[in-house]
Amino acid sequence: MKPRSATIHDVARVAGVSTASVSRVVSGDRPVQDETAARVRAAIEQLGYKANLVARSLKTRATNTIGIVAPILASDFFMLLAESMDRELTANGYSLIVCSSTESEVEEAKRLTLLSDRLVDGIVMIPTSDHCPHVGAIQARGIPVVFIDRLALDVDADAVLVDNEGGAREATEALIADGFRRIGFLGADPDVLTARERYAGYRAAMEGAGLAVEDRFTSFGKLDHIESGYRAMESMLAQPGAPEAWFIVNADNQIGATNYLMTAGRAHRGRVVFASFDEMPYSPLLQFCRYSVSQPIAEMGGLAARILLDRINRGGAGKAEIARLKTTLIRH
Amino acid sequence: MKPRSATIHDVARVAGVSTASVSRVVSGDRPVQDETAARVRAAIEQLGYKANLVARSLKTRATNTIGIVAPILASDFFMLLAESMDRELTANGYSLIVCSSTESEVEEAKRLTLLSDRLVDGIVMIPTSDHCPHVGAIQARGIPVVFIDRLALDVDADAVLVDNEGGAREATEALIADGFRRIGFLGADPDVLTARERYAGYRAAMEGAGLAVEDRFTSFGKLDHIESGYRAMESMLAQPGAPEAWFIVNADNQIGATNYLMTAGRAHRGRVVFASFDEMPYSPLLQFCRYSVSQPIAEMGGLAARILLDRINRGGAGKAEIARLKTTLIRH
DNA sequence: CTGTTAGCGCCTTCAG
DNA sequence: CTGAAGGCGCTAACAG
Repeated sequence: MKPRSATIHDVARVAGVSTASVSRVVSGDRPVQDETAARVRAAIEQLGYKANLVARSLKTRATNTIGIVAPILASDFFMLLAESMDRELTANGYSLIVCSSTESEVEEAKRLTLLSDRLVDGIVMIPTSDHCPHVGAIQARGIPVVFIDRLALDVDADAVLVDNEGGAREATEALIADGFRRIGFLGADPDVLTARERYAGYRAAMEGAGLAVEDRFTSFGKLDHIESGYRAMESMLAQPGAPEAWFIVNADNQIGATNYLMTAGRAHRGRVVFASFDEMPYSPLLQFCRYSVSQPIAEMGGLAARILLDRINRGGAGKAEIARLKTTLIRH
Repeated sequence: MKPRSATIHDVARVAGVSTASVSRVVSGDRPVQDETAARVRAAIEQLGYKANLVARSLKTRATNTIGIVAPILASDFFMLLAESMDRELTANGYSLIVCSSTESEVEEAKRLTLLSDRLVDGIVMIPTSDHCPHVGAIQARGIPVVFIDRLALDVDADAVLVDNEGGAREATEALIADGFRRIGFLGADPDVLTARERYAGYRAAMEGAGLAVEDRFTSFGKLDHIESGYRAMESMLAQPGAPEAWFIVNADNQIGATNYLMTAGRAHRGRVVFASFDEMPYSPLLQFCRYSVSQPIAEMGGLAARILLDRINRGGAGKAEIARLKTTLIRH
């Protein structure tokens, strides 16, 4: 059942050379005479030899493995990210280990140490909150970390973010240009910098147009929960004099809010308009959403992967770099 | 930059014991005297010792790692699967390596050999097509493989599927009960067993009610492409006498079809009704879709993980088992 | 260009 | 219950 496969020794014996020569042929590092190389290759073929990557890793101290940890795997944002990272990493001989922090700082810490125990060569993470005290220990172990989508304030590391403030401002301004004077904000999660930046962009647009931000119509809640968007929309629309136009912080909250309007809140339909962060394949199909702010998710993943590989190759040197990518406003 | 961390030798020296004792304390396998154990633990604490998992794997021939390969990572189905597998695997000390086969049999073969070269302890896969000749080689290397969602015909392996035929039949019957006499089928991908089974269920419902299956209104296309659903809907509705009711093979095709009706095909709105496989968070928000067939995706992932771990623990013995989970019909 | 020789860090008999 | 010793499969000096 467990066929112990051929080793480099077997190949060396069959080819009548030393293990070092076999290793050289396999890795292609150093020059080997054509004829011996041919003998080695023949032996490899004959025995069906495959290098044992675990043994190699033990020796080289590199696993060619990258870890990624995110609050939730089952989100549109994460899966597009995973896809683009997979593409970039596979092309460079790396594999991707995924972990969910299940939105818990404790679990997040566990996953990070698990990954570093596995000796991954680098880590990409979407932090659960603004504070990641445990990341320092990972970096101290010599494993580079790149943040994506969100930033931890207490850590010095590379990051790939988007211009959250600019994107939110642009979308809010579009609503204003359409004639809306009163606009609410849905999903101002105070624990996540990304949400705070989007809120700041919304405020900037409102104030720039001389419009009032009504605290009654700013809802707080969890960023990654559909349920949260549903509840927020429900309670805000229950208030007298609720606005018609809303800026929504992300796709999950938009799904929740839309869901409310399609079911229990259907009485409010017909006079509600959204602008929302995140453009997804199904975005054009949702009602109410006039504008969405599209993030270049694939670029973000590719860039994060490249930054990480770069840092790995440079041995971790160089100071942290924060990339801000532009968003695109889409009108439906 | 690369702080070579403490090894089992360092711990042994500090604690004044042998490396064997340290190993025993760490693994908890064999009994160790309380006092020496305490000294070892103190030394571990002091040095911040972490076992090198790569070295352990080399010795034990187990990496505590599971690979998963799917045609596309960026799909709701895959991500829900990954999430549930991650949950089950993490609880058992395993990590998940993800790979995309990018819907290509050639790439699929590459990913499989990559995973087996990495000495993963098991593999879960959604095959790209019905034929996976390369899987046999993986199994021959002693690595168990579990199929999920789709089956490869030429391989003997465990599989976790749903009752595709029953689910499709039930949904089609619901449309019939609503009074529709003519129902089209969207997305009969001939290369994938899962799609063929859904088509068979649709046919069974139609024939059971004495209704005609009109080949003109059965569309073929790729299962995982939104674009495919769009094109199919477009060309079918362009034909004279197109039916009002449609069964759609999965979520991606439904998004595509809906998209067509929201844009270029808006003239056809108002007299089109769908029943579709797959229930997603945004499903209740899509128009036209009256019924959806919900798959127990989380259960599928958890079950696949458990079957795999089971087989790993049993050393691969036992004959292949195919699980068929029930679907649930949802009315919107 | 090629072979010999040490380990990488850990587990695991086998003696004591 | 504990220590000594060998080896998992590979790479990287170092000699030749």
